Amino acid sequence: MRRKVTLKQIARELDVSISTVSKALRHSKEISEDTREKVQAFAKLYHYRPNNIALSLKNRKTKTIGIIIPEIVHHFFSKVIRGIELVANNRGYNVIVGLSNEAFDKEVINMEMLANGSIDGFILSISKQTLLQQDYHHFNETINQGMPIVMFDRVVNEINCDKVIVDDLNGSKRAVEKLLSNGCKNIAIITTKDYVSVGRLRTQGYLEALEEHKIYSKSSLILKIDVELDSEDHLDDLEKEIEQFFKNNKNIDGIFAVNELYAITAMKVARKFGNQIPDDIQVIGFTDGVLSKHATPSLTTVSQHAQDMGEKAADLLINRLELDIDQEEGEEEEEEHYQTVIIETELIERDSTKAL
Amino acid sequence: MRRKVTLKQIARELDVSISTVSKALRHSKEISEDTREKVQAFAKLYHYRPNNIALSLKNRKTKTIGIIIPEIVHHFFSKVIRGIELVANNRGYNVIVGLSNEAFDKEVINMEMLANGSIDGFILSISKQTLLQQDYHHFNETINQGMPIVMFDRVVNEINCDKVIVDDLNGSKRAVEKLLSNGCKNIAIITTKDYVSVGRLRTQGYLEALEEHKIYSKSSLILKIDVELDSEDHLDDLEKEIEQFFKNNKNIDGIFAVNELYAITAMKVARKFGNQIPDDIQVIGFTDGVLSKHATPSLTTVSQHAQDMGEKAADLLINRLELDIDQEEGEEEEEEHYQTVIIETELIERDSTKAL
DNA sequence: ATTATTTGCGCAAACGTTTTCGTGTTGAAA
DNA sequence: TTTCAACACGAAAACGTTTGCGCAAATAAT
Repeated sequence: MRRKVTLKQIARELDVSISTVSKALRHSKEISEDTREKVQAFAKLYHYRPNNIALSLKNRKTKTIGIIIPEIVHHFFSKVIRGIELVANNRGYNVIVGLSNEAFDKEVINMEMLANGSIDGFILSISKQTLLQQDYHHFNETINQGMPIVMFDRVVNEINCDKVIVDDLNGSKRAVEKLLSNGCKNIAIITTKDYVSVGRLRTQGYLEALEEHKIYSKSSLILKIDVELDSEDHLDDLEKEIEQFFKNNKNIDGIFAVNELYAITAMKVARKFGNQIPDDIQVIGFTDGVLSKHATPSLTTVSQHAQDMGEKAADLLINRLELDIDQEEGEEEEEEHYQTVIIETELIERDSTKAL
Repeated sequence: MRRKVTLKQIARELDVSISTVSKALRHSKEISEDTREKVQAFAKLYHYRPNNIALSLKNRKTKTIGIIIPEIVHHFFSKVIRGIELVANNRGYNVIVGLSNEAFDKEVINMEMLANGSIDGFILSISKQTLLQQDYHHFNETINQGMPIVMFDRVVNEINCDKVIVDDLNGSKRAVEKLLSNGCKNIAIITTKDYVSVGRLRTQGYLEALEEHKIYSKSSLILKIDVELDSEDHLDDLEKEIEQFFKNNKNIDGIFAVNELYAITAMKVARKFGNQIPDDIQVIGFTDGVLSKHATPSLTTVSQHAQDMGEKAADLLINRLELDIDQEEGEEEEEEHYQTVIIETELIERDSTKAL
């Protein structure tokens, strides 16, 4: 086992100085062609590669992006990561992943662990608990220390940073409009409580669609699920809640669900109550995951283009990182301007809605 | 924006030396209580945190684990990552993720990028292309440089390292035995080509189960899918191939599929041919993903305990890393002994098989 | 032959830590 | 008073790089 070779070792071996080796390897024309070739040959032979950590320390940047997400076993988030990793890699960055498990504390700990030099910037999506507590000090502190953050999907206005969001409102609106134009008269929505920003926006899209079609929304047709029931462990409870919802609303002929799980479960319950999909009830979900594609019937859904989101977020972050370099001397930061990129959604029509 | 404060800055501010500050913060009793308190107060006030990069350089370890997987948008792999992240975090490590996209080159590049000091060890699952080419030099080189590797799921005997694998053979065997004891007479298998080690093993389990029950396996009942068709983009081709398979084998009454996608698609095709599941055909899959749970009918499947695999892999790696520390001076590595941990599978019975 | 210029290389600082060793000051023991 | 240990702190090296600068030798110009 020969350990990684360093400049110092090459220098000693070839009886030159460390700086000479370094310069020779970086093709400095300060070094004679003779020594240059000798050094390069030796380096190649022993597979010399500069030590990243030493470089990071010297350059005061790590070429690494920190990702903090609430959950990784989730089609949406893993697709976002894939997008991030794709552009990060292409632009010479690595990606380090922290999971908050939807918990405030783990989010904070994870960020603190990474913010001490391990990474150059964050891409993150806020945990539900953080959204609930509305405690965002850790984000602000990170930003104040000069470490840029890009938030995606679950964002919050209070924080000043670049953001990438999905057009939740219009995506939902068009989904509901689709149900309307498909002839639905009693459209229900299964959504989350309002403190989940995306849930709130999707509910709003639902309401706006109805309003523009001069339809009074009925609160009985709006089911707001507690996030506690989201996890795979509480499938039964979720199902029961939706069953009760169906019992209370016998005349539902269209359902808009703000995520895949709600949609799939709703279809299941609807069938249990003897409804045919899409004949009796049409269903549209949100998030284009595996479930939607492979469900029976396959689910019409609002695709979020998760991978695009990841790619965009990574581009935003890296652009800012490399921009910071150029104007490093500028000291007085000339009023940084943050942007919010909106990723358009797309309605993917499948078999849970009628083909007209 | 106040940048991160360093020991040097605290030292200058308090008019003491850097070493004094460092010692004071680490509660060295070499420093007077007076100075200690002064320094600590100042440090707390300015949120001093030691710079990870500097520490990494000094300690020659990064407390970071590199994960290289073929794909992240995949229930199995994301669950493994979750397991790794869980124990890594608990033991004070971070995880950095690289994606090979099943390609040899990206696997190599990713590993080289990380092996130069960024991480202390690898946890990885080999890409299909690498398995096909059987070129494992990059693994051996990494190991030779003293960087430990733990492989999971897709492993290969040629490499000397710790491994975590699923009991593919017995898992499959029991699945097929279940079909047999449920009365199936003509059990088909939908599997991958043999160079995918897990596919080969699962096929072998299928064959052994039949053999032990004195049933002759028929090659016509074995469908080996080309991995090219695995991606979501080739769903149609996959479906067509399975359709053809059904046409050639009208009497199938049981199907064992080596992954979720194959199983789901088989169920779809079976239904298309007018079969009832589980009455006419019973189906068992492999991998307990979201699809299995939410399919209609829900799919009986062999669970791999992916998260356990991740946890175990992380424990193996970190144990080795921290063991290396203790015997660092031992220089002569006393014949390292690598272990292969086998994670037992579990048959999760759902509605695609008959309940006896 | 003397001066000026180029060439080739090494020194040292810097990034932010930790830690060993040395040293000046104090108080107590001789 | 002298001697010595305890105390409180600083200097410096080390981890592996890059890079500006200085300096000697070799070459060129005068």
